[in-house]
Amino acid sequence: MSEKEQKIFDKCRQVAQSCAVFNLRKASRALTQFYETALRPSGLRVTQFTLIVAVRLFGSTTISRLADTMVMDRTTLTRNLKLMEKKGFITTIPGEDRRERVVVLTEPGKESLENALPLWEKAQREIVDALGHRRFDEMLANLMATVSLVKAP
Amino acid sequence: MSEKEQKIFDKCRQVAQSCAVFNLRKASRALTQFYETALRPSGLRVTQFTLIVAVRLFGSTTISRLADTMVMDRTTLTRNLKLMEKKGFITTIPGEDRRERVVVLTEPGKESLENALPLWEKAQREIVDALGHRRFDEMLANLMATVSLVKAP
DNA sequence: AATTTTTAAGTGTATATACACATATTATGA
DNA sequence: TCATAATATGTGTATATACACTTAAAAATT
Repeated sequence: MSEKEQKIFDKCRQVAQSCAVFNLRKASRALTQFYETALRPSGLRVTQFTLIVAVRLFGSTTISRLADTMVMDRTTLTRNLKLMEKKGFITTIPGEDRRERVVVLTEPGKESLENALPLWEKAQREIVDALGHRRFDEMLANLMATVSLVKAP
Repeated sequence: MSEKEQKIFDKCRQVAQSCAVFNLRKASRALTQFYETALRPSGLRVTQFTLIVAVRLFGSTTISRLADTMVMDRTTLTRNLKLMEKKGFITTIPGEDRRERVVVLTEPGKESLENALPLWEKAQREIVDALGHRRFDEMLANLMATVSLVKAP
């Protein structure tokens, strides 16, 4: 290997070992699969579960506000909600401001949430126990810091 | 709110505040956008960049092995590679074992990697500096622990 | 050697994600 | 008030992701 090629190879090692987005995405894939499996009996996907939770917490809210909360592109949210509407978990109604659409949980949506919560708790407990509470809280804090850091500007 | 509804509401708060997959996916979305923007001039998407890095490190390798390394579903990798082949970054050739396909970097692929590396370095430095080295390393370790934890079984 | 099992990869389908652009409605300013 | 700017949302397109199922080839078993 030439000196230049060696340099590039070393940089690649650095990427694999320390790249934030590489490791974060990898962990995201792994953990998503774990929670997807856990939530499957409820009929909710991870994304749908978290969206329902968010709507339950904030109450009926507009798409843009929900997207901002989820740190999700607005158009991504539109597509996700469309699917959830088709499945009957939510509906959207026009707001007072006629440009807005307000997201509302349906009864089936609330029921699915109720079914999913114990499944989530079990999965969550497994992860927390395996990682250790201290480590888990540490990671959570770091993830939140990362989000606000990138979201800030 | 009934007592039961209050209980569900409290659980939802718990999910928002502490759910591993919720916070991990949120951070993943945020950080992905940051790195996508940084890498854009190179013509590589984040996924493509990390895949090229992996192939550069491991040398030509099969799809299954690469998928395992990336903690990525094999069929996901197939689709990602198809795209990268169309764009000319890689090719695949049959292995000695005729069931296997071996992934090989092309010259344009290597060039794109070379262009992307300084862009990655800049983005990475920004994140590490903003989070602080100690915090960053801590997060990295925790992410890796999470991956091996979920991957183990 | 022939049959069965295992392994490597691809396809059909569904969901998740976001950028560029278009449309409709509200707010602002001349 | 009317024209313009700002805001909220939707659509077209491209990429990322994985499950269920299929196909082809190698390995194991009888």
